[in-house]
Amino acid sequence: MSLKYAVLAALLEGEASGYELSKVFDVSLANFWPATPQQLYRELERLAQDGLIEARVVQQERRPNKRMFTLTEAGRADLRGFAAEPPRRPTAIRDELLIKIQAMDGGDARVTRGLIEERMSWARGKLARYERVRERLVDGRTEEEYLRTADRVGPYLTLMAGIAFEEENVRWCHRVLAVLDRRVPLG
Amino acid sequence: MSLKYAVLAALLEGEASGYELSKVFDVSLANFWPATPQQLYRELERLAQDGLIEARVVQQERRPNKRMFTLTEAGRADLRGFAAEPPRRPTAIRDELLIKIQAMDGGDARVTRGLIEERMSWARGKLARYERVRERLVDGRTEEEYLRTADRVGPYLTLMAGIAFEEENVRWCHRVLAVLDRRVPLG
DNA sequence: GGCACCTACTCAAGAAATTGAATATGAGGT
DNA sequence: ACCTCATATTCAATTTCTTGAGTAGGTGCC
Repeated sequence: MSLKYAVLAALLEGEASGYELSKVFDVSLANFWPATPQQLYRELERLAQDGLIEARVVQQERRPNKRMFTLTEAGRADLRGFAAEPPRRPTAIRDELLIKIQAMDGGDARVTRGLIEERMSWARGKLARYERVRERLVDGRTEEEYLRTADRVGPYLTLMAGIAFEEENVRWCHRVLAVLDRRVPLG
Repeated sequence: MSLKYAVLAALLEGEASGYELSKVFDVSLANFWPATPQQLYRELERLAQDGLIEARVVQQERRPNKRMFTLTEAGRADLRGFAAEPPRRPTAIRDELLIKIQAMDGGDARVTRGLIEERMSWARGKLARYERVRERLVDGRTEEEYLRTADRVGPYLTLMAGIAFEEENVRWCHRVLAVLDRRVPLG
C-alpha cells in the first residue's frame, strides 16, 4: 500500500520513466522505502490504470522507447490525503547483521570484527553519497537560508534522517569494536 | 531466509513455545527483524522438519497444550555458520512517516507537526521499554563490568543499536519541529 | 453475569515480493 | 572482433507475507 505513495512522492520531483524511477529510488527513497525495479513497474501500471499518474510514450531512435509518467491532479490529491494521515505501521527495520550480532557469542570474534568493519565502511560510503546529495540540494546557500526559503523541505528532512541514521551506525560499530577488543584482546 | 536465523537466535535464550517466541520477538528481535505469529509458527514447523530444532509437547491442564522448541546441535552449528557469513542484503528500513514527510510540502504544516509529535512520543515510549530491558540485563553491574564478564554480549549490543536508533529518532523529530516552526510560525 | 482479554495455536485466501530470464539496441573499452 | 555495461522494459514461477477468521478454555474486572 505504501509503495504506491512512495512512487507518487517520487514523481513530485517531476516526470520520470520507470527506469529513471528505479535509479531515483536507489539514491533517495530507498533509504526508507526500498523497491526493486519489478515492483516499480507493476506499481506504475496500477497507478496509471487508477488515473493517479499519466503515461506518455516517448519514441526514441537509438534506445528502446520509454514511457514517461507524470502525477495527475487526482494523484496529487491522493498523496496529500495520505501525507495527512497517521502511519498505519510503525517503522520496520530489517538488518541481517544484527541477527548475526545477536548470535555472535561462541563464534570467532575476529570474524565478527570483520563483519562490523565492513558495515562501518559501507556506512561511511553511504554518508559520502548523502553529503553530495545534500550539497546539490542546498546549492551554495547556508542550511538556515535553504530551510527558510526553499519550495520543498520534505526531501531535505528525509535526507537528514538518512544521514543521522548512518552516523549513528558508524558510532555503534565503533562501540561494538571496543567491546570486542576488551573481551578478546587481539594483542 | 533470515527469519530462520532470527528464530534460531531467539532460541539461544532457551526453550520456548511459538507463543512465547511471538512475545519475545515483540520486545527484542522485532527491533531488527519483525515477524508476525503466523510467520513464526510456519518457520518453527520448517525448522523442526529440518532437524534444526526439537519439539516436545507439554500437556497442560487448564490451558491448551503447547509445543516447546529447543535448538539441536545441528541448529547451533547452522546458526554459527550464518553468523560468520557477511550479510546478503543491506539494512532495509521501511518507514511510512518518512514518505509522508517527503511529500509534506503543500500540505497543512500543523497536521505534519502532529504526526511528528506522535512519532516522538512513540520513540520515547520505546526508549523507556528498552531501558527496562537493559536494567534487567546488566542486573546491578556497571556496564563495563557486564561487558567484560557476561556470557553473552550479542543481545546487549543489539539492544544498544535499538536505543541509539530511537534516541536519534527523537533528535530528528526535534529538528523537524524546529524547521516547521521557522517556516510557518504558529504565533 | 457478562465482557474483554490472555493463552496457544491452526487454516486458508489473496496480495505482494523475489528471482531469474528474455528482449532489443548502443556505447565504450582492449 | 568481442565483451561488458547501460538503457528500458516485460514475463512467469515460486516463495513469502498479510489478513481475517476459527477453536477452546481461563482469568480478571466491574
